[in-house]
Amino acid sequence: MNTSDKRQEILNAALELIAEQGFHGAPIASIADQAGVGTGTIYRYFETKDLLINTLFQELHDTIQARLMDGYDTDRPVRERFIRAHTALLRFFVAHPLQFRFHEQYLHSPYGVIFRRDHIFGQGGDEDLYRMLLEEGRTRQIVKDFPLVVLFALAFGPLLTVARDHILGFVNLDETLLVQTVQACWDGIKQ
Amino acid sequence: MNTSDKRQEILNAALELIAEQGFHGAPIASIADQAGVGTGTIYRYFETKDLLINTLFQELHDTIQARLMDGYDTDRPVRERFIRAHTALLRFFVAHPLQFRFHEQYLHSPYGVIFRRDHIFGQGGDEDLYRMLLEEGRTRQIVKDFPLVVLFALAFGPLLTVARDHILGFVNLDETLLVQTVQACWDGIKQ
Amino acid sequence: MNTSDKRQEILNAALELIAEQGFHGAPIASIADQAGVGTGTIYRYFETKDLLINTLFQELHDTIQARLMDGYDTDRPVRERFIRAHTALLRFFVAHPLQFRFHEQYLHSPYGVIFRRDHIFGQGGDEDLYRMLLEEGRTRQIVKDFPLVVLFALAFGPLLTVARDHILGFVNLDETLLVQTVQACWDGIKQ
Amino acid sequence: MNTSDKRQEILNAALELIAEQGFHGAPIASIADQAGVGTGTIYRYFETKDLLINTLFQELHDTIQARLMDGYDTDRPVRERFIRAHTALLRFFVAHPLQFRFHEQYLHSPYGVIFRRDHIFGQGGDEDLYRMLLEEGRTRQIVKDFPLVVLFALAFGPLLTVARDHILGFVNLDETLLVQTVQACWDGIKQ
DNA sequence: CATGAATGAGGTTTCATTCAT
DNA sequence: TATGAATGAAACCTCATTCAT
Repeated sequence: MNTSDKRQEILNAALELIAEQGFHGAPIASIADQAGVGTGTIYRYFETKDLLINTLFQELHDTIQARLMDGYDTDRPVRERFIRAHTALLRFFVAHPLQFRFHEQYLHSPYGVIFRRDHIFGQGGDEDLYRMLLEEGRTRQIVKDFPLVVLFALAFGPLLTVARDHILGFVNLDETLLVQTVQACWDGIKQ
Repeated sequence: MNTSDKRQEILNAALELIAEQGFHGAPIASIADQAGVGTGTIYRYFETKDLLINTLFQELHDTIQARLMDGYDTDRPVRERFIRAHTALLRFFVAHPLQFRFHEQYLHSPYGVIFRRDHIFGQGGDEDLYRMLLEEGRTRQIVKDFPLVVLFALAFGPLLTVARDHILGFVNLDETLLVQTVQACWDGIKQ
Repeated sequence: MNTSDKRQEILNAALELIAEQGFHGAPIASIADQAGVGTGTIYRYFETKDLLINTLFQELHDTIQARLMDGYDTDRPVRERFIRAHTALLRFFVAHPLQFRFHEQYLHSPYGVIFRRDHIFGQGGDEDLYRMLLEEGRTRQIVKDFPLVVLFALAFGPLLTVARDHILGFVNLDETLLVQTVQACWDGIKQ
Repeated sequence: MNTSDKRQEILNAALELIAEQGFHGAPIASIADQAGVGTGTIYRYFETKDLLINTLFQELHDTIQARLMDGYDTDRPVRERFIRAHTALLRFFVAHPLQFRFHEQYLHSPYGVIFRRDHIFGQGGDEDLYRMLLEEGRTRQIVKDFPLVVLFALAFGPLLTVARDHILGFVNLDETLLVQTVQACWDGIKQ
């Protein structure tokens, strides 16, 4: 196992444990066990446990952003772009339950508040596909004339909630229902 | 301070600390300090810390349910009842930021998974206003023909997300915007 | 329940709990519950928990001594007196398992060391039937010419061990076996 | 100090504290101090405090058993074998007062009840020298025709009591007296 | 006299982090 | 570079004792 593999094993182990057992169920010793490395080794890759967790989230966030950009085409209508991105996002979460569970717990913990604050008030800018999309839609009077933060809430709130309930086994989100759900998200924000 | 006051002080202290600092920021010693009681006293009212937290959530949940039932009138149209309940709920959270922050963290932690599972698969029954409302709307073809769990997600996802962002100061939810947001939630579920 | 009853209830409760669960299983709160009194009440009868336990032992010891003196007749031969007292003692323990279990735990704990030291080096004197009996037997060359402490050990060691094993259900000490056991104790000390 | 040393230091510290002050006088913090290690270190070697104490007893028990087997020769007469083993055992306790005090407290606490139950009703088998010895003696009608448990009581009761009184300084067990005491134990069980 | 709510010191155990190897 | 034994602060919880009622 080379250096880069080890780093990835550690991140995977943390992801799995936090996803399945929450932050309380993921002490460094367990992460090390799960990753197949010594506890001390983790500190060669991450200065503190907090930094490990923040890195894990950041990389997951970047992965998702990249996934959304894939095939994104500014020439298509706003609605089509939204549906396409949102469908991809929901499919990603359905296909990656551990990533979703971690993402959820992180965002709703005090860690997440800091992340969101930085994200919303940071320059953020063009790197955020949804921001562009929704601002454009609002300008063109295709989506509601609400503050961006509210549009985000209307778009993501249902999506993340449905993803969670599917992953927890509370509902079975087959292809049909998945598409209908995304459509319903659009219904919430459209003019 | 009489017995009942002390119990309430402890619940309030736990609520405040967890809301503001997360579960990690609320050790028993801090809760006791904040409540102005000895650590041992907490255990006279709650067998374990887990039980304290679960009780706190349960009582909050009951309070909210009661609030929603207030003025509920089954003779009014489904849409009107939904708007009224959802407005009351959003107003409650906006007016009670600590309660909201606690509620959120609880629901997205492993505690919450258990609560939700019991709630969804338990008989639940009449005590749940939204369940009745949405089932009736679905039967009358006023709301979408989706599984109940998905309808819940469409209704609550945006609401809770907006509430959170308002409380964190990411958006200012004035009366107008609040009403518009509730309306948008309806847009998501309506046929 | 009058004052004297209450005191006795407390002693009984302590006896039962310590006998069945050891010192660790007998917090003041449990003793109070078992006795049907308030925790504070215990401190009206006994200054400290240690004093309660020491009193309990002392009263048990006195009861046993009195029991042994009953029918004791210095005119009978040493052997007969020994057999009679030892039989009575073993019967007492067999009939009072809680008393025995408490007695045993007390004597083998640090409490017991102090009691024994006081007892052996104290004036003790005439009040102790066995002391008189064994000293007389030794003088008359009926029992072995050993220090008194060793004679005590030879006489009581087997008796208490057998009583314990009977009470724990490791052997069934019927009347025949009981008498034979006492005889065997005599075999150990006789000249 | 290597790993194995540290484990032994912890066991020694627990032995000493419990022997001298009883179970109440041996909190983990004191054991750690006495052993010269951090409190957390103890938990690297023993999962719980109970396990530490049980291990301590078990290792002591094994040591004693091994000691008794040393030089044991089934070709010698029963009486000679008994005297030899019992003398070795008494010498061991006299020479190891801490071990004895711990052994005694353990056996007479609720821990000991469990140990004895397992020991008596377990297969026990050949590993137990005394069991073989006494059963053989009983078959050959050299020792009394009593249940094994009673024979054990007659053999060990006096021995352990004498050892205790010697260690507490209530009697001085010199070589002569020691041998005489063992002889008296035999008198108790012999036909 | 009797009570039991309140207390906080002290118990066991966990865990993020360090450091000698 | 990698390790994991060692650490002690801090977590949760218990319990002997006090004291206002």
